[in-house]
Amino acid sequence: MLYHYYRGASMQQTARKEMDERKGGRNSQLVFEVLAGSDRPMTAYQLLAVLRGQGLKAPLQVYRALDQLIDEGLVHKIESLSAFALCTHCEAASHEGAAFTICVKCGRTEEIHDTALGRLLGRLACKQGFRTTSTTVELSGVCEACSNG
Amino acid sequence: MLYHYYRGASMQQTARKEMDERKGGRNSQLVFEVLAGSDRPMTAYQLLAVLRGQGLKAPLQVYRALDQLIDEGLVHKIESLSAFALCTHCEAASHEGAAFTICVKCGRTEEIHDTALGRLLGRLACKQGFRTTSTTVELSGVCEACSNG
DNA sequence: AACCAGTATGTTATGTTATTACATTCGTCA
DNA sequence: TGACGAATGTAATAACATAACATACTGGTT
Repeated sequence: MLYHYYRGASMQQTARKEMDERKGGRNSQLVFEVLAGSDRPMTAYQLLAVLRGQGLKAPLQVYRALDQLIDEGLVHKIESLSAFALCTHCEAASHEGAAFTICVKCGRTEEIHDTALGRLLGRLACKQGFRTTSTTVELSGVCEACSNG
Repeated sequence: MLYHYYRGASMQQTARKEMDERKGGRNSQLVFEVLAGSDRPMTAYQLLAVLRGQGLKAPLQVYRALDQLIDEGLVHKIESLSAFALCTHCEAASHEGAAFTICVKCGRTEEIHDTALGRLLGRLACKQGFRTTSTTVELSGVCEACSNG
């Protein structure tokens, strides 16, 4: 089931630029390209299904590639979907303040970057002496297009 | 593997009060009690392992109980752990503005409730015409106790 | 009581997501 | 060359979640 692969060919320019210049492994490149050609997040197994054509055979190859891309800040995991999406704010120094809207109708996500959010979460953590290393902010609901349609 | 069951017997009073008065099914009661006796979130299968002693046999029994408790607002799912924790802010009218800190060392979580956070997320969603139905805010890092220890 | 419809629960099987463990290859540097 | 560590390949399995169907309990109606 490839779902909606290639339906949204628009490329996230910032991540694309990063990727052209990077020297990651072949599998990371492949995973990146597939995510870039998708208009919504994909699960590791959806990626694998597509990439069997390019010789990939096992989930671990995909998970390792995703780990690398996440480490490099090129990909985000959407926890509530167990799925992965390109980062659309790669120019940002950090990913603090990153958030996602997730439409339960169409499955599309949008990444938001808001410095006030980053600061607020930082303050809240600080209040209880917590040292944050990563944040997950996900809003489930209905996107504008699906509300109107 | 029961992990840390019963190590933290302190009960979240607000949720406890709600539970004493509710008329849910037996399985929901059991799941609630086990979560109440745990000092950290538990996965569905950890709950099942404990509850086999009370006659539960299948994951679905636990998942259904959890779904009910979540619907009632007594339990939260921690997405990034695939685990479940009692709500410690049951008195709050809504769960907008709820957030969790998750210590990667000790596995404990703390629930935070902050109205400014709820408002900010509402504004961010609004900006892109998104109608939010539920929010997930999770901070991974190191808690104060583990930082000092 | 007998019946029915609707809801909740039990049980088996299966689907989906993620990792462990170990083998192999590849690059680098003495 | 050979020794080392890092990256990659492969198989097996663990961990998380749901589908599909059976059974039992509920309250209302005749």
